[in-house]
Amino acid sequence: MVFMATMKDVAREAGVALGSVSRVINHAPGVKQKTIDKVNAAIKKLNYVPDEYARGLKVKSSKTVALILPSIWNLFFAEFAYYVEKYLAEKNYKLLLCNYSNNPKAEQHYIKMAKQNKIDAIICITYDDLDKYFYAGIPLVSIDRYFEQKISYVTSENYEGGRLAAEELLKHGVKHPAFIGTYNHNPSDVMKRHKGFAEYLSEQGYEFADVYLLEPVTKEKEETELFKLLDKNPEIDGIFCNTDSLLLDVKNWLAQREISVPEQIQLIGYDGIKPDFNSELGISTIRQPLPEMAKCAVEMVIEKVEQHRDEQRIERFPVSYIEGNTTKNI
Amino acid sequence: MVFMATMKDVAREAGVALGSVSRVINHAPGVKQKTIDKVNAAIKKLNYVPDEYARGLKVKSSKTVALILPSIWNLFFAEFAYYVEKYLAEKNYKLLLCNYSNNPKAEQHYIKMAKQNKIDAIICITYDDLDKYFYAGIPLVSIDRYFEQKISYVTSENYEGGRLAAEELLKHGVKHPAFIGTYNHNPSDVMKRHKGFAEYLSEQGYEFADVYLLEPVTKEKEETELFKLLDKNPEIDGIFCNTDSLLLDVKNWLAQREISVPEQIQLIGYDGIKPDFNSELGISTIRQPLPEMAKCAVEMVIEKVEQHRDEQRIERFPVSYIEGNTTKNI
DNA sequence: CTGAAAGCGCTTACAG
DNA sequence: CTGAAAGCGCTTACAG
Repeated sequence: MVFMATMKDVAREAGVALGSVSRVINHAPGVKQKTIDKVNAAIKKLNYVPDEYARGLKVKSSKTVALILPSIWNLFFAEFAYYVEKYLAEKNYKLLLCNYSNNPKAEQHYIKMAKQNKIDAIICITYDDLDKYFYAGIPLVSIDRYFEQKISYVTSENYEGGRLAAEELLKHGVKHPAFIGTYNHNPSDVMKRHKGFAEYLSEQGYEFADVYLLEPVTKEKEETELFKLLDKNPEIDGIFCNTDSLLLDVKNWLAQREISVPEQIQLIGYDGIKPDFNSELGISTIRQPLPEMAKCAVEMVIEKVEQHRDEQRIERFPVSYIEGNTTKNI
Repeated sequence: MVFMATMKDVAREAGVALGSVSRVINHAPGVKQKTIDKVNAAIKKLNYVPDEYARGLKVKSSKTVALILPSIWNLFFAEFAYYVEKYLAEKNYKLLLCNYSNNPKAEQHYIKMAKQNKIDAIICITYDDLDKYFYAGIPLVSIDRYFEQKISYVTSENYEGGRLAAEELLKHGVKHPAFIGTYNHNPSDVMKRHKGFAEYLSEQGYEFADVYLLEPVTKEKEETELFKLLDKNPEIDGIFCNTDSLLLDVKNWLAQREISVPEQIQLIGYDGIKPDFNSELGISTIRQPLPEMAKCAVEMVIEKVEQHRDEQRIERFPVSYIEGNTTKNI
């Protein structure tokens, strides 16, 4: 490692005391301009960078937030993480990445890690119990979750999204709609997709076939259940998939049985995942405004950290329908 | 924040000196078993977790590696990052995520951040100049890169992969192959895909149409060039795309012009991206063994950190062809 | 407005 | 084998 100047070196070079250097670095009020200039000159000359670990030890903060999610290997989470890192960086925070599903005893592990590393806050997407993080006293913002406890979260208009999916399916000529998706033991805002879908159809006088499975569930199970449903209801001509990931799987399963999409069965997903900034997967889906949601999550969490606000805050973002090639042209 | 016991509390509780607590925590040799037991009991009782920042200040290490890449929002990078985090966690290292393309003056920024935060090492995927990281004295492992300097990297058998793509295209009945892709100013191992592709075809007595563009390049440019090529060579019936991301775009562009894949034009990509553990995108591609590559990168980088090895090491992993629906059944 | 000093929670020679 | 002590590089009352 190369020589690294310390604050002491800067103080000596500038001919001032240690405290003054610290004050100019932290933009403390009431420092003479001349002192500021001397210190800044010395900093430049010595190529000084403050040591975050020494600072962290003193002020008990690390300027980092942990992003805890099932797996970064997922386009929805990856896009979200991309924007979270972006907005955190703008606020001078760092992002520690934690893949939840990597870790056998994850909760334990990450709580310990958070304490150990002075993690300032957590942004987290998980459908397990989060009480422990909460009780550990670390500010936390969740995605999509609905809690008994007063945890803040950001989510999309899941109910409206469900309705929209139903509406679009009908608009595209579907006569026998179906739903496929999973849900968790803990109540989650995501469940409203199902509710909105069901209610819209019922209002329009439609019935629908339903595969709604409790997690944890394997892909094999999902596939089996889907085909059971299809065998029982061969007239099905449109399916709303809970998430785009699931839509991708459903599309593959149907292809294996040589059922063509969208000719025989039309598909609408939820999330609006994209492989890149301006690339498209080409699927029909209900898009969540991920950049805005990430920005909001970052703002909420930083507000909690810096202003010690701990009321529950819930932000819900509007969704929109994106036409792709898994529905028919109309 | 909840009360947090310090090492001093543990020492008092256990009735030993501070140093002894430190020794048992760090598994220093030559501590009496009885002392170990007393200390461990106190740790348990007080629910003590060591403070990484105090430790880091002392030993000048943070047990974290920065992963620097263009953007986590990309299935190839996301899968890679997933495994990197996994293997780092197993070795008790943490992952700081840095999206390169977020940041205007990224190099500057991340070097400063690395120094500031005692980053132990960097794993990095970038096609810009890395000299600066290197000169900053921080151990670094790169992906895919070929450097003048002695930087270690892991990559796949790009040359063989290029040959394999050509071979598979011909095997699937393609008579008029083409290539599309981009390259960077700095030499990179990735360029061998093009070379392997070209050489195999030439050996087999084939010509091929070529769109090989120097980065930075926009998607619009890629699309325009592709259609220029197709207009000039309407007989093209198979294209090797440099990366799977590009294949996805090409597929969309062809669809817009109502050129059917694989009936009119067959497509083979490179990378083997998947949306999830056991999901598939269904494209035909040359798969890189990402989990193994990530594991190797982690091992290389930790070896550099812990054993202060700084020789250049290059690891090259074999690739395989995956049959999808962008090539014809044979 | 700025010095001098204490202290954050660890690790690690140095004695013994 | 283990105490006592110095010190890592900062921040922040406290004087002046």
